[in-house]
Amino acid sequence: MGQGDISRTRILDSAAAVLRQKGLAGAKLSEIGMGAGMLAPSIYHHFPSKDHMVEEVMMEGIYRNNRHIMARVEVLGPNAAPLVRLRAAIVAHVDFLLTGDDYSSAVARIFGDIPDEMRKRVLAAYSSFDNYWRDLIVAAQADGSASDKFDATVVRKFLIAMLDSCSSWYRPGKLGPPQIAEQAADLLLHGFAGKQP
Amino acid sequence: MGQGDISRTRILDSAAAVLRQKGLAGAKLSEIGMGAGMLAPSIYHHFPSKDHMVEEVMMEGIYRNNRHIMARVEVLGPNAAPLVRLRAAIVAHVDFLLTGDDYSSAVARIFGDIPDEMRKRVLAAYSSFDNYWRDLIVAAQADGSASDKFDATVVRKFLIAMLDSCSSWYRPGKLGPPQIAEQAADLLLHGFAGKQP
DNA sequence: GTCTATAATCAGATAGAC
DNA sequence: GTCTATCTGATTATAGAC
Repeated sequence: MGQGDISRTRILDSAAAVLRQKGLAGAKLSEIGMGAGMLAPSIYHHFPSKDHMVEEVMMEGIYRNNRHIMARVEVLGPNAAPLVRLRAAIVAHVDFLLTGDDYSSAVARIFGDIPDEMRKRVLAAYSSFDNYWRDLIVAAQADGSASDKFDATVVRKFLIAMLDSCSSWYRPGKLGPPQIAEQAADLLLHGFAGKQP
Repeated sequence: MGQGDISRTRILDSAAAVLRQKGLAGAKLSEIGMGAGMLAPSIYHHFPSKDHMVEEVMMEGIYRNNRHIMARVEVLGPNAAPLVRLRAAIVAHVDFLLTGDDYSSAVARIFGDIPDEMRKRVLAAYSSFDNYWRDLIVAAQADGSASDKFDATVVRKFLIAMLDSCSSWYRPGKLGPPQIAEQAADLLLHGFAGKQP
């Protein structure tokens, strides 16, 4: 990155924060500019349109989330059990959302509202992420440690939707991000009715 | 209902369908009117504003979903085990969303985007629904059939987010609504790693 | 690189004929 | 009860000064 990218980054940071909180239609350029210390028209010196800016937030959010989760899984080493890897991914995902990454939370929030053309491109970038989850799920089934009566796609959709939701309802309280993350993993892997130690 | 309510109902039906598919900002009065066989301004003969109309869709969606789930749980009789009741609620919720109720799907879709004032009122109507889920969850824990290491509120949030998501990703295929509903119940109650018969 | 205008667009809402 | 025509307001986007 060059030296002229500081305000550009400030705009993206502000956009991610506003998009996360207000959604796509609710994110006004004036508010995004305000958060970056400038007025709305100045944004156009750095981005050709709101859509271009939003798309960059989406791509960055996917990239960050992807990288964070993979790092937390791969640190376990190549011989870790599939279920252990899957649990690490679940915990990492929740933890990342709740520890305040605006970009990945913005992705979860506005994904359903972006224009079709943009969605195609975002979806393409998202596919590697999606495949990573699919592999974690399928590996656990192949390994015999997870029931193969579940459809892997259905599990993935339910799992991601459940995890993504937490940034919209979580408020700091008696349970912190690590506890929420553990509950998510226990719930998904062993179930509400399960009796674990 | 009086006899003049037919077009009013057609408008609400159309609004629910468009809101479900396009979200709040994407739902134009022109498209909603089109679906009801009239042009946009004619809607104002039946509703004072778009917000009033949207709010009525939300309330109706909550009411329908609530009634449907309660009916499917209460038919089990007062002596059914808490876990059986909870499972019935989960299955009923997914089934209802996927079998095509536009109103309840619209609620799940646009809830995060409605204005604050409206959300307060919608949330008040939603509370009885929320309490019903909470009671199902707490009863299973009190009964000993579900682990009390879970925070009941966290479980409820995760559970509802997971179930609500299905209307956004489900497409008819080899798995129908009943199968998806069963997988949701198995996943939530026994977990992905659980070995059930 | 940011500002002060200002244009262009679009959707919600209103007025009044039929 | 629905239409055509129009108004209003908000928001994205542009022009051009500094």
